[in-house]
Amino acid sequence: MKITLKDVANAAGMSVTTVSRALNGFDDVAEITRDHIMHTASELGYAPNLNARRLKTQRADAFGLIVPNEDLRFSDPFFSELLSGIIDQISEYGLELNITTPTEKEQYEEIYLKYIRSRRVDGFILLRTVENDPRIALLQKHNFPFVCFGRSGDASDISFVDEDGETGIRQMIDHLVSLGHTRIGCLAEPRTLIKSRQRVQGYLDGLQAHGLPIDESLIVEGRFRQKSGQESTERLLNHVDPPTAIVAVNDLLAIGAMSAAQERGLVVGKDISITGFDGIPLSEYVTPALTTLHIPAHEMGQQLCKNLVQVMNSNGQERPKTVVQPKLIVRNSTGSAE
Amino acid sequence: MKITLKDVANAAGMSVTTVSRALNGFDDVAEITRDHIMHTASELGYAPNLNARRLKTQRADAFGLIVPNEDLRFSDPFFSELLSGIIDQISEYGLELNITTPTEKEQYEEIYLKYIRSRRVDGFILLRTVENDPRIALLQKHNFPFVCFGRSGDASDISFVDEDGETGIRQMIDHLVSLGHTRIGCLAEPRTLIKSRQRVQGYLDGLQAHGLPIDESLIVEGRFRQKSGQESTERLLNHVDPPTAIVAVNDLLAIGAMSAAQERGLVVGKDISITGFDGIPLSEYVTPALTTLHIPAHEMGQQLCKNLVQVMNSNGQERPKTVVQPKLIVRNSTGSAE
DNA sequence: TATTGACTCCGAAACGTTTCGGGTTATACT
DNA sequence: AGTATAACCCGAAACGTTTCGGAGTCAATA
Repeated sequence: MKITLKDVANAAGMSVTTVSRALNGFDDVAEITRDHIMHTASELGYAPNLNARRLKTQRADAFGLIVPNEDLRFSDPFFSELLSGIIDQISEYGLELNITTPTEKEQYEEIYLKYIRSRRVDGFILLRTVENDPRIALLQKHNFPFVCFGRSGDASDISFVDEDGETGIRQMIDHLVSLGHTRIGCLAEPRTLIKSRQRVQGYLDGLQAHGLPIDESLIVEGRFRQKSGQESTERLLNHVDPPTAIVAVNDLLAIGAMSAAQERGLVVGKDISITGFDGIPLSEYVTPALTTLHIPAHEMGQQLCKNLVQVMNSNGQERPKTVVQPKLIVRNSTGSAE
Repeated sequence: MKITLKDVANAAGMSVTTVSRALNGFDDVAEITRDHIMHTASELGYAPNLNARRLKTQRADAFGLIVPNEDLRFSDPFFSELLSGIIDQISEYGLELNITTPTEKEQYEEIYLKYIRSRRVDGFILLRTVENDPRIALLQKHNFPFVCFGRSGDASDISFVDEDGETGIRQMIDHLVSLGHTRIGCLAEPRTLIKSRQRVQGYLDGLQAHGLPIDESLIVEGRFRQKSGQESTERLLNHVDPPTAIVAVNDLLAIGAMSAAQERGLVVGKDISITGFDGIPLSEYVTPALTTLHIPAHEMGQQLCKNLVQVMNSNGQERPKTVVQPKLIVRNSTGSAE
C-alpha cells in the first residue's frame, strides 16, 4: 500500500539513489531519466516518508509555538490574527507548525528542553516575552534558533518582531491633548510584560511632552481582557477627580472600559473618551467605534517566520529585527473634552 | 552532544534493547535496573528522537488540522476558542497538532493526500463541513481516521462533534415571539455550510411552530463577518415592511447588524431586537449586550480530540458522535416589540 | 593510443528507534 | 539429580530516507 523510494526505483528500473537524487533536484541525473522517474513517482502516488527523511537529515522542517498556559491566549483576536499570519507564511515555506501548551504539571522550561532534545522542531517562536525571560536564556544556552514577538530589554541581540508601542501611545496622547484632555487615565496590563511596559512608557512620555503632571493613581494595572478593563475603569470613575479620557493598552480592555462607562450612563466619545490598541476587527463595530492604534498582526506573524528562517539559514549569525509603527485610527470613541 | 539510546546504554552498562524497554515501561526488566536506567537517562538528559521512533513505529502521534484558505478562519473568536480546546486536549494526551493552510496554488484535496502519504499525522480534524464533502470521501476511501466539527448530512456514520443549532435557533424564535415579535428576519451564512443550513432550518421551524408566515425576502444570505452583517441588515431595514427582530446565525453577523441599526438611529433592544449565535466573549461587552446562544467552544475542541483518539484506538470501528445543546442567554439586545 | 574529464549512475552505510527471537541464569519442582 | 519455569537480558534486523565514495561510458584532448 505504502509507496517507498524502493518501489519507485523498481518501477522505474533505477537505483534508489538515483531516484532520490532525481526527486530532490540534483544535477547529476540525466534530464530524460529524471522525467521518467518523476513520472513513475507521481504515477504510483509516491510521497517521501517525512519521518525517515527527518531522521536522516536531522532537520524537522518545523517550528514550535508553545502557548503560555495563562489568561489571554487564544481568546484575544489579536493573537488569532498573528497566528493566522504565522501559519500562512509557514505553509508558504512548506514547513510545519507545532503548537502546544504546557499541561498542568509541566514546567515551562522542561517542555522547551523536551522539544529541543527530541528533535521535534528546529526553531521556536516566542510569545509574550518578559524581562529576563528564562526561555531566551535557555534557548541561547542551547544555541537553538528562535525569534521573539516583542523585544526583550535585557537580551538585546536577538531576532524579534515588535511594534513601536511607545511612539504609538505617544501619538494617542497627542490626539487626546489636541482634543483638550488634560486628565488622562491609563489601563495597563501586568507590567512584567515588556509590551505593556513599553506602552505605559509611551503614556508617561506623552504626558511629559505636553507638560502634564503624572498621577500614579490614574494608572491601573489589571489583566488582559474586557472584564479587567471594566473593573479598572470603575475604579477610575470613582476617583475623586476622575479622568476625562482613558487610554487602554489593548482593545479588549478598551471595550471593557466602554462598557463600564456606558453602564454609568456616560456617553463615550462625549462625556468620556476611550482609546484602544491593536486595531482588532471588532474595534470598528462596537458602538461608538473605537479610536485605536492599529498594528498589522497578520503581517507581523508572517514576519516572525521570515525572521526565524533567516536566523536558521545563517546558522544564528544573523538576527533580524523588525519594528513596525502603529497607525492611529480616529473613530468616535474620542471627542473633545467637556 | 545529542544523547541517544546507545549513550544511555553505555553509561548504564546495559544493552540498547533493555534501555529501550525499561524506558517504555515493559515488564521484562528488573525494577532495580529500570531505576538505574531511568536515573542515568535523566542524568544525561536523554529524550527519545521522535523521528526515529516515528519511522520505526509508523505512527506520528500527531493530528492534522488543515484550515480552509477562506474568509473567516482565525478572526472568528469562536474558532479561536475551539482551537484552544483542541490544543489543550492534544497537549494533555502528549500528542502534537499540525496546523497548515493550503497555499495559493495547492489543491485542497492534494494537501490531504500529501499528508496521508508522508505519514505526517495519523488523524485529521475537519472544520466547516459542507454537503458531499470531498474531504470526507477522500479520507474514507483511504481509510484514514478523522473527526468532523459539524456533522455531514450525507455521510452519516462518521465521528463528529456538533451543536444542535436547529433547536437552538428554535428557542431563540420562541424567545422573540414571547416578546411579541411576529416579523423576524434572518442573517445566514452561505448555505453550502451544513452548520448554516441547520440554523436556518431552526429559524424556519420556529416560525412554523408559531404559525408565522415564512417570507423568503427576510432571509439574507451573506458571508461570515461583521461587514456582511452590516450590509445584510441595511437591506433588511430598507425592506418595505422591515422586520422588528433579526436573528443572526453567528455573533459577528449580529454585531455587524447592531452597528447598522445604530447607524440609522435605531435603539437596539427597543426599536429593533437582534440576536446572535456562539456566545463569544465579546457578545457580553458590546452595547447593548447581545442576546445569543452560547456553545462551549473550548469543550467542543477538547471533545474533537477525544473522539478522534477513540476512532484511532478502535481502528475506525467506533465513531463517536457528540451533540451539545446551545444555551440561550438573554441580554439587552432583545426587547418587546413596539 | 592513452589520458582526461564530464556525465550518469549505483552500493552501502548511516540516522536512532523498536521488536522479534532467542539466550542465560537461578529457582522450583519431580 | 535432572528438568521445567520464570525472570531478566541481549543481538540484530528493520523502518525509509540521504549521501559518500566510487565506477562505468563516451567524447574530447594530448
